[in-house]
Amino acid sequence: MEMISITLPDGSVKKHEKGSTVYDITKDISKGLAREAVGAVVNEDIRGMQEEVNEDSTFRVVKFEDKEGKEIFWHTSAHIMALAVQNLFPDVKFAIGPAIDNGFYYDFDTEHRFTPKDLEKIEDEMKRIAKEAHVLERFTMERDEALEYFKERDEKYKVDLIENFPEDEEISFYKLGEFTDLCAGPHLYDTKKVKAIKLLSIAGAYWRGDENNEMLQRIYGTTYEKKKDLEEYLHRLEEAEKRDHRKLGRELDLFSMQEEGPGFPFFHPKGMIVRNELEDYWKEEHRKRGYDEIKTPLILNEKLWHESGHWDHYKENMYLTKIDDEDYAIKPMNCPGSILVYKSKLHSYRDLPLRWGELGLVHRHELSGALHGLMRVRSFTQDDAHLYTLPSQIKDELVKTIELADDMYKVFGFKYHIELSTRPENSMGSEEQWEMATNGLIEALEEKEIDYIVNEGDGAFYGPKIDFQLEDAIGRTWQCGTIQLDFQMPERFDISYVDKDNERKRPVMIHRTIFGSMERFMGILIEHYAGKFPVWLAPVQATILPISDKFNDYAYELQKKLKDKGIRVEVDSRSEKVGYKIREARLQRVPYILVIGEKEIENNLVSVNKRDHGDQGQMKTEEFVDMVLEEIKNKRQ
RNA sequence: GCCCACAUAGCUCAGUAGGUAGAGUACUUGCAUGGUAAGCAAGAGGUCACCGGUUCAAUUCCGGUUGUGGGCUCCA
Repeated sequence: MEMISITLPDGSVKKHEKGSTVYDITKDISKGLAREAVGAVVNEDIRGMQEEVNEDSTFRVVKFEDKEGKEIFWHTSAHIMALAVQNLFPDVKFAIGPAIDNGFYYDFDTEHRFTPKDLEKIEDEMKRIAKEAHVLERFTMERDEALEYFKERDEKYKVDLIENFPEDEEISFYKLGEFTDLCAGPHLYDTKKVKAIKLLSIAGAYWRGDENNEMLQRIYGTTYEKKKDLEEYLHRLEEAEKRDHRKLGRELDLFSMQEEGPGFPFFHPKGMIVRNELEDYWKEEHRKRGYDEIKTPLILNEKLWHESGHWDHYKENMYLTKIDDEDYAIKPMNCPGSILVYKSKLHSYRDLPLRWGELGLVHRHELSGALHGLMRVRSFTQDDAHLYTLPSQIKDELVKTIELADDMYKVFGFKYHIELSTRPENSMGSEEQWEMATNGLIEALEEKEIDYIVNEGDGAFYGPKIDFQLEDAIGRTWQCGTIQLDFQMPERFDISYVDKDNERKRPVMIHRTIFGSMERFMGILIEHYAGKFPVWLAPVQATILPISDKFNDYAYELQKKLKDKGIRVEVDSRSEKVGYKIREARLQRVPYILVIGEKEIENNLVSVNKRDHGDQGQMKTEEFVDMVLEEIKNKRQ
């Protein structure tokens, strides 16, 4: 192992493995010194003044602002937390403690149950440690030696980790005060840069993420170089909470969850307006692109689910029932229903591709702990469609579907990323079929020149898939659209078309959704807009506020007039001052507020107050109508 | 399902060292009739999630159930 020495301003020499990253080497040319500070890959000795140091020759400076810099910073923070926990709770055993998107966590195993009070104590201890500016020391051991080291200390998780490392690898350690951890690094040079510390929550987590393993206690936290940055981050979290779809769903009276139906959402009148607008848009867009629509039953005979493979692969998630002593199941997916429609008659190759959409209500028994507002429910409507294609049409249809998804997301201004999921362990079909299907998806993605992440083993049991991941208010991503290529169902159900040569052949099936589910999509949409729906989706598009009771009659006349034009209008005729009513309408995120009094009535005017823009002055009623209708037509905002 | 926490008025929350509860807001009524983010007053509203236990007495303490929140696992 080649070591590099860095001579620090005080003359002390620090050794690093060649190519390893140390956090922050900055050159202070004014003092003629190179000193070790924030994050660098070291490739040659640095001593005193090293002005010629640059990207290729010696080191790369990594700053907190860089992704890599944050990782290093938070990784060291995790070690600081571990040391603090060790100081306060000496019996603790350590699992793993990585950096994550907005901070870090460490998994601990201890009899003691951490409480929020403990978090404060740990936080204080961390601050103390950080201030002491401990230097992190890296060293290595042979595998056997390392195993012995952790066995002696009864650190079974570390032992487990090392045992799963490749045989001949040398094991690296980082020592921070009294805490020595198995760790690949890199780390900060010392702890003094960690100035702002906040521990956020305690959670359970399985060792190695496997539910058959023991449950550890995980502490999440985040740290920054400056107090101000931490405060900003916490402020952002608070702001995000304000747009939580569960909170807005209640405040805007869109939907509710009831104890009587955990995971089964109730849609209120206003929520139904949004939902129906979305569905209308969906239907229109699909009609344009050559889709037809079908509707299949919610409850179907159990035999069907045996045939489809759901019984073997999905039974735990299915709700079962009995009719006339026969076993039935409530559908968890729409595909078997669609296939029965396909099978109801003979198809010619000339008919393909068939594109059948179905807004299909499915029920799935999700684990109680997994439920989350509208994002994860037990009954939801998929904006499903099944395409029956000739093998030669697959790629073209996949490309068209990707385009459809992209076009529709654009209307809402969504950013998304795509993930490709490959064959899972418990799945049907031959290796060859899976390879063909997976390659089909990859080809389509490559044709569109789209970047994607690969999730090995995450596909559906009948085929690989690409997923469209959309973000919620706090950056959690949710799978919405999905495109799944399926060679299995057609075979299982023995569906066919009659080809040119009069032979019966097997079509290929594409399962796909764009919104994913109406429920989840609405949840994301509420957070995306923070409740401020664009006019075409807004449950109430305008509220009429008469200045005094005297003008109520006129207000209702005006409401009727606007309603007849197709605008969703409410009248706030309560005996309150304008200011009060404006406030209410603002809180409801109504796009347009129309104030009317004597002046407006006399001249057929409305005083328009626009959401986020305030008082717009007066305009002719007809002018207002045209403006709103135009905005509805254009959808995009 | 697992770990931890929580559950009081429609909503947001206070409270009771064990003696059946309170604010703000929303709601109803009355006064006020108003010009761009909260007028004034009164009234109504609660088996303190549910089931057990301890106790003379439980919303409060203990156990369980259900639900919710944050994670883990799983997923549209």
